Amino acid sequence: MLSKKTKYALHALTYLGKHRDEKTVLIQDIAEDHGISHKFLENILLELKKAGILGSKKGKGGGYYLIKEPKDIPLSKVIRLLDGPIALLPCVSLNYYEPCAECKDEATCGINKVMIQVRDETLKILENKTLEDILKT
Amino acid sequence: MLSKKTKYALHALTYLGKHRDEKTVLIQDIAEDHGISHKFLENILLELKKAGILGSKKGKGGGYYLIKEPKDIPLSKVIRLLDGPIALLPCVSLNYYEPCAECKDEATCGINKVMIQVRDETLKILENKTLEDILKT
DNA sequence: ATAAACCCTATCATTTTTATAGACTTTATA
DNA sequence: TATAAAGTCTATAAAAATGATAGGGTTTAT
Repeated sequence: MLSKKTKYALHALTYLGKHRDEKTVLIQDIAEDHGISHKFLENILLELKKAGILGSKKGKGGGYYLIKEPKDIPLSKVIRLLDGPIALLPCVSLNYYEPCAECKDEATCGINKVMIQVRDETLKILENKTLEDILKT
Repeated sequence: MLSKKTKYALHALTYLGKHRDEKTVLIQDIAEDHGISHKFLENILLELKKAGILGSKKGKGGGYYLIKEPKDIPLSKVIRLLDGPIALLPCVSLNYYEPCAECKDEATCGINKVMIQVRDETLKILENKTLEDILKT
């Protein structure tokens, strides 16, 4: 399951996607619209900004806005950013690799082999579904 | 990522699959082979038993054994049992459905729609990969 | 009778996630 | 140029989930 962080991020991105005609959107507006804590959402939007997905404008009249096309924001990117690895095991993660303590030899581990396949097929899904898919339904 | 519980379960199932010639296998042997806590593993094997995946024999000379064919033990079953939902959001879970608090209307929520698609495609993968795939590599 | 081995429930420790707090900086505008 | 609005940043606290341990109970081969 996705963490609330990622879930909130998706709601925020959706909201921003639906308000692309406006220059900026307030954290407060998104938070209120979904009943999310303003301060919690603040941290999330900041992370999305640092990742190059959102832009922001400070000061009075400021706010957040999408800096990328919805079609260029795949679910995989959002999930990795806020939840970490997409792989089911650390020993098959592309971005967060770590060996598994209970595995004696990765090279001959059947679990490892199968999980690599699962990872690749899962990535195909999550890289192809984008914010655009969420917006167009 | 999978919890350690699920990861250990997969290792235990793999071990049991490799020792199908023996009548029973001791918890202790599996635990030692992978450096897992005996007691923790005990709980896991018990759950696998209650789920109808393993059988056991009590008393001296007892132990655990696979009660199903490896090809009939899909990853989806093991993951659901020990980790819970495969869906990324509670509002699209087939087995553990719950509404999402921050979603005003599921029927018109684009996130919901896309996550249903992700769930279905993910299930296709996890229902088709079985213990057999792990054993044969 | 005894020892081996699984069965069951409760509890504790650790880690991760979720949420909050508050001071700081930037900027529009009256 | 003072003020209020709005994002930035770091720290910490609260809650939940996960991982691990403990110990007594029951079954069974010998």
